[in-house]
Amino acid sequence: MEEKPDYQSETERKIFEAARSEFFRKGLEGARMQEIADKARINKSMLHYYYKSKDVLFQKVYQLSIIKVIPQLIELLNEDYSLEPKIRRFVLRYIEIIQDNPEIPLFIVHELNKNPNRLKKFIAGQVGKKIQPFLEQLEQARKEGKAADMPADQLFVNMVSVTVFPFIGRPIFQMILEYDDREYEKFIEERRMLLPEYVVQTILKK
Amino acid sequence: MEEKPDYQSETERKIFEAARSEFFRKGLEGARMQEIADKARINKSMLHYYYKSKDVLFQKVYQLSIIKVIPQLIELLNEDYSLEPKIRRFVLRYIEIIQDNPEIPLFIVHELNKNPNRLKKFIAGQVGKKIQPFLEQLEQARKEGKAADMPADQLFVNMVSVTVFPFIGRPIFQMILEYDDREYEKFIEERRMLLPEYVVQTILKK
DNA sequence: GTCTATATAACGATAGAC
DNA sequence: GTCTATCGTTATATAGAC
Repeated sequence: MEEKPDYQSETERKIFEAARSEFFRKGLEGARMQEIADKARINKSMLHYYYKSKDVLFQKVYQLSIIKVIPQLIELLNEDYSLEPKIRRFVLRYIEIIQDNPEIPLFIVHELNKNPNRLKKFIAGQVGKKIQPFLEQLEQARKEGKAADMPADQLFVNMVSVTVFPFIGRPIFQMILEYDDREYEKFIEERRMLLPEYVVQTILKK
Repeated sequence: MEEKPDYQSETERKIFEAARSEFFRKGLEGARMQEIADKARINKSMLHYYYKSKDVLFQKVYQLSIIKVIPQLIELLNEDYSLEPKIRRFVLRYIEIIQDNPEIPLFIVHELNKNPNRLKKFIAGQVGKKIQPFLEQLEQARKEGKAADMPADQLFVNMVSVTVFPFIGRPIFQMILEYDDREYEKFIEERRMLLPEYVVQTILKK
């Protein structure tokens, strides 16, 4: 699952890093091959030497981005824990994963919105229904009066929303709350400490 | 605040609608003037007659989109209600606002990510610190033991996240939960009914 | 106001020397 | 593998007739 793209050369790595940075920020159409080359400090022709076309380069970035965040989400919910530690662990670990790759969620969601089919090619089936056990676990707890009185899918979406959206909506939150970069990072740090317990308490009745 | 862009002609309106649709779906760089013209069923030259350039057209769409969702967020939190009905009302009304404009949040967040300065020109100052009274209201309740033990800004972000993210993350949620379009709309409908009460209960101790 | 035709610029991609 | 020079396409934008 770690799927390091084992570059064949340093140049190839530099290109990929530069491309990722540009695609994350500007999307497929917004990114410019020239800027990727500049950022990688190589000649523009090299891009086509190592990666045949812009589209190929993009696909690599896109695929690797998805692998970094989607399967982990599933795995964390399929671990062999009871509900409470599982939820606590999910929130904590997933915040940390996104902290390491804060631009990925917006990147994925934007590209997915433009082209919902691209993802299906190499993900669908592997992911869908894999969280079913977790949802059933939640639904069971609800029947026993141990979880909030809300369908499991709704609770799942709540849980993911409070975990991921603060990263996607960062520019807006920063503006509304008038936080500079340093303040917002402190805010996220605090969040990582407090949110797991909060989510457990809002989903499970103790 | 309603700021209807009072079109001077039907053609101008058709252009704007088509442009909005294209920009929402594909972003500034992804959208094509030709496609906007096709969708509006007019000649491509007309675009430049009514709106000087692609960029001008985009700015209009962008500005109007922000006006539709940001000030309302502030206003709903500045109404003269006590905390509980205010929160309940915010979640319900804001879901409804986004339901009417489901593409706007992702559009704003993506464009803002590319260019964080664009927004500041006509929003900053008008928005920042305007939710301060609400945050203080929350913090006060917390001191009285009536709110969850989490800083007000964190609770605010939680509230907005569970309200907005289900629209932005729709493609991913649909894939993971294996819902088709009809099913996801039912999911949102259910959410609109249940979420206000849920958010109140997770933020306020009763 | 609306059309056709065209100018102009930008970008991705390739050829070919080294 | 790396460079320079250039091609071919596409997109925005404009000129000018009606």
